[in-house]
Amino acid sequence: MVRAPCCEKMGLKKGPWTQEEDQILITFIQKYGHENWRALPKQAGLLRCGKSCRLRWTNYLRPDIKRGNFSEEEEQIIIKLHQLLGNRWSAIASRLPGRTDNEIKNFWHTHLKKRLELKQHNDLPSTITNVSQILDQHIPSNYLQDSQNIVAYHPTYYHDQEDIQESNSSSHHDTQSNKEENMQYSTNNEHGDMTSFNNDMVFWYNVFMSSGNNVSDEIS
DNA sequence: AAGCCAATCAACCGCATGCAG
DNA sequence: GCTGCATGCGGTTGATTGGCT
Repeated sequence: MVRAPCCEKMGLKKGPWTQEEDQILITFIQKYGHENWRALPKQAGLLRCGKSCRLRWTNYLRPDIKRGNFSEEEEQIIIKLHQLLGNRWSAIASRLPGRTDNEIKNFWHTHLKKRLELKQHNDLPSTITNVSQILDQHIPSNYLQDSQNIVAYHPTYYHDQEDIQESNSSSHHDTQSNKEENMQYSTNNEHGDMTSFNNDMVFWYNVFMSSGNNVSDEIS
């Protein structure tokens, strides 16, 4: 397959966005939405490629972006989810409302990774370092056969019995990507309400904290 | 005040995946 | 089933900033 050239070398701007470009992008998306990123810059009159516009919007301009420092709770969630999911930043970001995958990735590499490495260096064997240990303690073992079932245990995953039945008969659980989809569905509340977000936060927070092993102690 | 260096983070690149034709 | 386009994702880069000498 021949890849479409990114940011066709002809005359498209690269590098930092100006305030004016930001304003054009915001105004356009507010007015027309972003159904087609590739066509958007042309329609909006921006000399950028669609990819660049999408990135700028999702990582910086979106109105629901939460700027500023990560709270201790957020740090702990990131650490534990990283243990569970690895470098799947978008999956981690979907559990942290207002945070982007890019932001979390940067935060991981600049703060948490170092701290954890340092901690590992001086590791105490008595501490729980594997999230599966924590989950084992607090979630029935039959839920832990794979990550999909962890989601099934999640309080906001199924809204009612109908959902459960539908899910049981669904072939959607066959592939890893579908599992990921389901995990995202469980907590990605972009179109949901803050109560669900809070439930998500409370769920993970409780799992982690009820382990009796304060991560902040581990990594500080 | 100037230069150097490390940390930070916005942005880019290229691969993977989904989907329509 | 195959092809090609659009988008998502994770790794990486490079400009900027702040601290130190």
